[in-house]
Amino acid sequence: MPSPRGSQGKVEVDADTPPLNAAEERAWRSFARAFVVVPRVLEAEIQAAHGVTMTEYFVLVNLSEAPERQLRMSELAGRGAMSLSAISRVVDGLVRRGLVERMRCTSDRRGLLAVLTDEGLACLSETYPTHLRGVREHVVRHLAGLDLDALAAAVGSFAGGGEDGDPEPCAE
Amino acid sequence: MPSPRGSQGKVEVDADTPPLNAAEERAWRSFARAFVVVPRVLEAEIQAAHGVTMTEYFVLVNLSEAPERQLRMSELAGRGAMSLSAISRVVDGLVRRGLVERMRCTSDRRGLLAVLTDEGLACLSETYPTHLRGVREHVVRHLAGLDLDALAAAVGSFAGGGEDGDPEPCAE
DNA sequence: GATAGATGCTTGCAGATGCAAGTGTATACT
DNA sequence: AGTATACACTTGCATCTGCAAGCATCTATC
Repeated sequence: MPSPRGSQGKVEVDADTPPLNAAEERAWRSFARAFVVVPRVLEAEIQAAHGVTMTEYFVLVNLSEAPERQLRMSELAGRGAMSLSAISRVVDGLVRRGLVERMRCTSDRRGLLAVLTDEGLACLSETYPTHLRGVREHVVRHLAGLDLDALAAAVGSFAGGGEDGDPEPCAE
Repeated sequence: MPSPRGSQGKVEVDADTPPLNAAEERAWRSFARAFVVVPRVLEAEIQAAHGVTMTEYFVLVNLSEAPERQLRMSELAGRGAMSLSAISRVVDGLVRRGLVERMRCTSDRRGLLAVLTDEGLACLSETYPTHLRGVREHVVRHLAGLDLDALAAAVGSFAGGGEDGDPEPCAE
């Protein structure tokens, strides 16, 4: 969000944290707006087209890419930077619709595996084009001409990101 | 979010919407994660330090920059890309705490103005350094070496953005 | 000037999410 | 072994948000 200019007031600033300069301010404001708008737009599109929320789509995609099409709940939560409780309920919904099944993890019986069913994969196949189109249209298209690798490295390191990579999917 | 690879299945793709190439994929994934993580981190920081949510902060900042430190509810909603109902309730909370006052708009008596009080400005002044530090630390710092203007233009045009800008910079 | 429709905002309601507490299982320590 | 602690996940609760309905006010048309 923008920094206050305080039309009537004055604003204290840490000596070691100078305000954003004009270019930084513009960049930050554009990001701030994107943070709000992009997720909402993409969500609305796949929701309208396939009745799937962004979070559900995220779960389906990650399962489809995992070995055996299965992942631990905590692994899903970590990848999505979501809480376990949110993932738990999202998987509930997907299980109710037959897109995912829950299986106890044999190596650690505290754990549960979410397993993508054939129906889940079919659903994903229908939803993917919509999402891809949205991502291209609303995001990737606008990055033309920029150094994508430098950008990915920069944005990927926002907020301490970068430790996630592709850890062990808990091969049962 | 990532695109599915479908470890066992096949995925239909629109002829006119090619999948993301490797660099695009990396860039998109980094953005997707940032969309989730950055707002949450910044929110947690100012929430912990000042008991103010991101949305509340956004309202305070925008009011502080507006002429007369006042704005219409719909104007606030538009700038934040939020619904009127959300803004309405956020302003409720700020009014309860004495940071903002509601005033009927004299020119259109359907409308309400949210007016920043001196307490509100004081609160903003306390909160601003925390937010600034967060923005620098979690976002702006990582953009060093990139072309900020090109980046701002690109990100600012995500999801059809770009019509907002700063209609009136309101530098009174 | 009266009536119909548009507009600005608030409120009821449902869905999503995080936190904290609860349950069951694994691991460490004695 | 036996107990204590840590961990994986689920569930209750509070909060935030958007949508749709409702109310008040403005505007256009007759």
